Amino acid sequence: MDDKGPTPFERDVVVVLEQLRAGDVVTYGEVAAEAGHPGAARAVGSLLRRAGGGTLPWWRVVTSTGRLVPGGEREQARLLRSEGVRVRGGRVLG
DNA sequence: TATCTGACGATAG
DNA sequence: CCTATCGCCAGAT
Repeated sequence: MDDKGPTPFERDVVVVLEQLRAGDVVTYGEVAAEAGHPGAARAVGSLLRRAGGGTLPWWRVVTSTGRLVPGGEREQARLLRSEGVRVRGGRVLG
């Protein structure tokens, strides 16, 4: 019973994601930097994979090239479009 | 403590 | 536009 719950890293990332509003789209690298962990883009992805599908707006996070989540492109595209974001070919049009 | 893994990112071909 | 590689970070075993 020594579980400390969310790790410091997770807390920092969650804070950033909670600030995102409908229609907003950010990259993994941006989230990492904003959370105070520059260069940890990959760690952000791992985190969203583990605890993103719960209460976090994982669909508003894409790769640096606008690529959607591998394997969840359909779902992510559907959610983004519902927020007014234009998606094309598994990519976010910006 | 060591090693492996992966919703990434930048660069080269 | 594509795939292949290397580098980086945090988590898991």
